[in-house]
Amino acid sequence: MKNILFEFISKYVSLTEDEKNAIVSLDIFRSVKKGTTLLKEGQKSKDSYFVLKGCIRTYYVLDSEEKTTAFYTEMEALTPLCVISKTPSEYYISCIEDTILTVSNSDMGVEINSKFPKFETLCRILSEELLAKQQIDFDEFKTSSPEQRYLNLLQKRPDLVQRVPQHQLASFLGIKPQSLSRLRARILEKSKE
Amino acid sequence: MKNILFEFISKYVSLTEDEKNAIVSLDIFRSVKKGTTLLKEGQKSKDSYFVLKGCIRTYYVLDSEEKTTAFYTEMEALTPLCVISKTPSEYYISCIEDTILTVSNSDMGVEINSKFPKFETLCRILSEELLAKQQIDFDEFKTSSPEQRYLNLLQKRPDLVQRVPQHQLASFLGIKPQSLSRLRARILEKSKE
DNA sequence: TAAAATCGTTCACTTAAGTTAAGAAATGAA
DNA sequence: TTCATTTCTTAACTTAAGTGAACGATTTTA
Repeated sequence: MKNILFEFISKYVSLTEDEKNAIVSLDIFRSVKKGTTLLKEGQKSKDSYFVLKGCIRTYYVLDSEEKTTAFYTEMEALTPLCVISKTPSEYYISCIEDTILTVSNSDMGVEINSKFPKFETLCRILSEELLAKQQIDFDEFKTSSPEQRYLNLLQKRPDLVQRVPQHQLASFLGIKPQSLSRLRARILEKSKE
Repeated sequence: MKNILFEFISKYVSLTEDEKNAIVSLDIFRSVKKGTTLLKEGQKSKDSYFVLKGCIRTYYVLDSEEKTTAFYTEMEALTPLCVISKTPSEYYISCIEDTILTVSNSDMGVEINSKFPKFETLCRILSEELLAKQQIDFDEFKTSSPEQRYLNLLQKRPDLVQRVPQHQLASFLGIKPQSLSRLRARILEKSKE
């Protein structure tokens, strides 16, 4: 389980044994049951997450309706908006599968950064990469229809379509569950011709 | 014109006269005519922009159709995706008004960072702020209808609705120009009742 | 300045998403 | 295991966006 994390980090910076031990001693690994809510609307938090195994999702509740905005699976990091903006969260974060993740407090970040400047580099690279990825996702979302978005998702994250409840997937695609059902039937019909 | 830039920077870090002079000596100020294209699809570039006066937009050309994804006006910074990813650009950037901006090369960034570590801090803060802003924009886009998006834009950036051509605004909202016209007529009709 | 191109709006028609409702299937809890 | 709840799908109907075309207004440019 630790190895998954170190394997991920090694893609960006190389760590010494000392540094690895320092991370392990922080005791950041958590095992969380399906359905657990990690963050609620209105709460303040300084915790960032990194998913080692499983799946978590972020969602707003607007007009007592859930609006799913993102899913995070293996090897994906999530720093909630409220951690950056230092304001109460406007959305929820919860586990849709039994999940193993690391929880790192932003205070902890400061401490470890002073000991190992390498982590600052790691964080900068990750944040730049995330910004780029998010911009691409946004552009793709804007420039395509719900059907195109679904087909795109099938290409890029086929696992999500399997492991995530349909109504959450629909919301993520910006449509209602009924529309997703219909849309899928339509695609199936087309492929038969 | 320099003052606009320094006023902006002073919100995040305070600069000495030496540091200000260092920036001025970089000769980064540019005056650009309406219609000028700053970056084309397929081009490589290391240039980031900061708008002092005027308006620039980013857009893709898909199926020979322009898809506008963003507008940048006074006091807004834009680092193109291709600068981060170091790949040819997939979109265009052009001026929709006569514009005064700063152009800063990412190599220049390295040079100035080594002389004035303060700039690294400035960049980190700006990039974090941008990430948060972009996430909020994305979430709002996903969770609302074209009509809600338009009304939201009227609230948040009323200047855009005035200064930007309608067909570019429509594309930015994720719809066709005809739909924007209709949607506006619909809103006007409702407000009469 | 005149001709050409672009732009914004309106209209009629088509297509797809929202809504409401109902029933089957899967899931969870007692 | 059974009962209750949630989830997924289908259907009929409503609403809104896409499409193609037309027309006047504005802007460009030759």
